[in-house]
Amino acid sequence: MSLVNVSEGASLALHGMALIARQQPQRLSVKYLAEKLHASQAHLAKVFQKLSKAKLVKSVRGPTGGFQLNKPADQITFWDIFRVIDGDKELGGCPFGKEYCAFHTCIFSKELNRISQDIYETFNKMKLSDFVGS
Amino acid sequence: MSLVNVSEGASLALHGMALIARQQPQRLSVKYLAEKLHASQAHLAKVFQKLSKAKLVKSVRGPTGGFQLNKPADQITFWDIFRVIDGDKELGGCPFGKEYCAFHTCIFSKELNRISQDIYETFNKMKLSDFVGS
DNA sequence: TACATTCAGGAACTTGAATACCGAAATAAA
DNA sequence: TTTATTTCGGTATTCAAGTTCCTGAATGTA
Repeated sequence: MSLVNVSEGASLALHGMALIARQQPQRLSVKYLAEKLHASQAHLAKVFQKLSKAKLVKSVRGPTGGFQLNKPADQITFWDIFRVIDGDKELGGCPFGKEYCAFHTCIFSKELNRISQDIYETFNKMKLSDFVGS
Repeated sequence: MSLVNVSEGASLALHGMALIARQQPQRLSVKYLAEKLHASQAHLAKVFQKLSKAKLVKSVRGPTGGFQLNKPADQITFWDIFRVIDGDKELGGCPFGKEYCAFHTCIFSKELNRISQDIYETFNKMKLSDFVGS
């Protein structure tokens, strides 16, 4: 796994959303997306339920149904998607979420928080519209 | 949790090693370290077993026993310790460890791998001797 | 209307990493 | 030699993410 904390679910969300963005304005079904991504249909369905509740996508039931973007692709960032699935991450404070520390001045937070900030800014800069041609 | 992937075990290893470095040349017991770090004695013991096998520390049994550094503190980096505990991380390639991808040119690896490289370099730059005064 | 397709969502199961437990072995000190 | 202390290492447990299963609800098509 990577040094950056991105869950399987978040990966599915990001890739799935990018596929939908690429096919706009057509909507895509979970079944199609799962095949395309070589992923579990059940898991992908759960992920898109969350994205739907977060209003990032709109769901349409029945034949010819599926999911479509709820906003223009250039108004949805990597971070918007990521936070819906792996949403409990903290940027500042103790990198390990501890109350007590044996050190007076934290030996890790300075560098780790710099990197966390970098990750946030990078994710926040990447828009779905950037992936349309990929 | 932080955006950077550091397990509880790796955190214990890093903090424990820093404490030992600070007390050199005295060796410290798991019991003492666990109290100092408000951590599980059992887990800390496991972590130090691994560090011991990796020759980063030397173990001494019996009363007055404990763990001590096996090399000078300025020759042990954050990365040396980290990789022993969370050692299966990959820097290049697919950030999600996938074989197949629905995109011709990976939409994520460029930025994520840049950040992973940054994390590696940062960890590799931090030496135990840097924490002695903390 | 009847039917096939698709999303919604609860619940149970699986799996692997992380964490905890416990008896054994080593050793310093009394 | 006995006792207390400490690491060693196998095993067991816990926990959360991922997965599967199932029933229900919406909706286009014949």
